[in-house]
Amino acid sequence: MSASVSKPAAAAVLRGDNGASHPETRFDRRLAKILGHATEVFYEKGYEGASMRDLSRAAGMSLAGLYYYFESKERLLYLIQKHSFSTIVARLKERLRDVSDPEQRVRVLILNHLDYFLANQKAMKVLSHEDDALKNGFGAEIAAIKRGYYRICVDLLEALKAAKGLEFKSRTAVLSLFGMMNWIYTWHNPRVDGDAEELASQMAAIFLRGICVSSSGKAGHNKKRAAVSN
Amino acid sequence: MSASVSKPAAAAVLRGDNGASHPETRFDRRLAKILGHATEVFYEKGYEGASMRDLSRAAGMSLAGLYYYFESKERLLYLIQKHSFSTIVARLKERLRDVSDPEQRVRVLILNHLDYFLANQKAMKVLSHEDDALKNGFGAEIAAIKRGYYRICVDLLEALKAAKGLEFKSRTAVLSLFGMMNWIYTWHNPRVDGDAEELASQMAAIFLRGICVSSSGKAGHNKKRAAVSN
DNA sequence: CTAGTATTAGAACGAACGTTCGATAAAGTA
DNA sequence: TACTTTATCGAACGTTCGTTCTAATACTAG
Repeated sequence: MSASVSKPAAAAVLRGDNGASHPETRFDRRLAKILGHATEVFYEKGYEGASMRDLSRAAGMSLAGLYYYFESKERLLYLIQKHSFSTIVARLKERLRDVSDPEQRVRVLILNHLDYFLANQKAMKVLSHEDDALKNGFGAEIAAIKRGYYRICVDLLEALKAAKGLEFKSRTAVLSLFGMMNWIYTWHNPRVDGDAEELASQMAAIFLRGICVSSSGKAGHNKKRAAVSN
Repeated sequence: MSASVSKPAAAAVLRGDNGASHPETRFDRRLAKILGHATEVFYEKGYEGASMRDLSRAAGMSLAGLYYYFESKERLLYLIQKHSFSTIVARLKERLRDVSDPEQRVRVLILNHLDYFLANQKAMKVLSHEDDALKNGFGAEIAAIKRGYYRICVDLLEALKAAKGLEFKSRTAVLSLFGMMNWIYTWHNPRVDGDAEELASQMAAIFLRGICVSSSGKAGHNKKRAAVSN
């Protein structure tokens, strides 16, 4: 919009999202702290329900002071979402480098997702829950990252399908899997549900066994096949 | 709270939630219409994001006029959620009466959930998405209905487990299933994903095959078992 | 038509909202 | 030391929020 930015905003814009020069300026560290506190507030009250005054209180900072670090509430949510999403995608790509077996690659996807999800549960709720809160430009960029993540997962499943000669609808399967995983923020209790690894193996068991069927036409009334076991 | 209610509120209170006398008074019909329009607005903007002025515009009514039908925005959300949730539970109980086979009963659960979910997608998003927006009294009552629904589903799975001698964690299984189903509102496109019956059979296939395993100890590293097929 | 009740709307309430401004303090540089 | 930049704040801006008051309409029974 406006051509020239005022003095404080200039710093923010320069380091904007691709912190080039030093990886850790004082500004970046403080901003990261603020994002952390804001995430907590969004987690508890939702994006619309959280006021800038709530956020300033959580950050131990004056209301006006916040605006030195970002220019609007919407941009703040954008920063939180972009960081979470980019990280989870980057980690997945990294972990996939070492694994070549198609089924194991799907397991890696599930474990990576749950690992990050449970370690950053509050941020991930904000990401899942407020995924259409951003308008226009901001929203489009996050949506693009999401589409990229989705594509990776579909490709993983397609590879598994090809390797094992399976037959299922990738779209439904991937989105069902995401549903299983993303819904966790509504119920997970670490004391009764265990850690990410445990949950990941349970969900992987359900999902992988569930999609492992070769050629059956319409899934309509499939034969009752009890306890295959081993 | 207050002992005596003013004249208009008296009518609202009398018919409150258990419309006794006539099943269809003019008041009830109008209220139902308003709830429908409000559902649409909540669906698009979220509970906090939707203003009473938005709701009045959608209902084709003045702002003040709305308050003749309910006493607060929170109570409006409560009415929407209670109606949706009660209906889905009632229909499930009804459908379960005719089915005795444990596996088929789980299929009925899935089909019933998706049936109502897709037919009332907007209301169900509002129910899923804003499930912690209600405070204290209102929230507690909705939470109680939800717990009842959850219990029914756990019992269905326990029955299946007993009948087939399966071994899996009911809690994780049920909540994973809910995740698969409740996430749908974020992605369902009737033109590419088909209707409730089709989706229900796909999800039932994944889920039922997924949990059908008898005795395997910790799910940790289970043996890679390729394409069992038939 | 009249009386009385059910329904609607205009205007306003105080509170809270996101954001901005100008001044000020703290930190860094010469 | 003096000067510049970075960081923070109190106070206020105009707008929108949920809700309420009061009066005016529509409707129905007599």
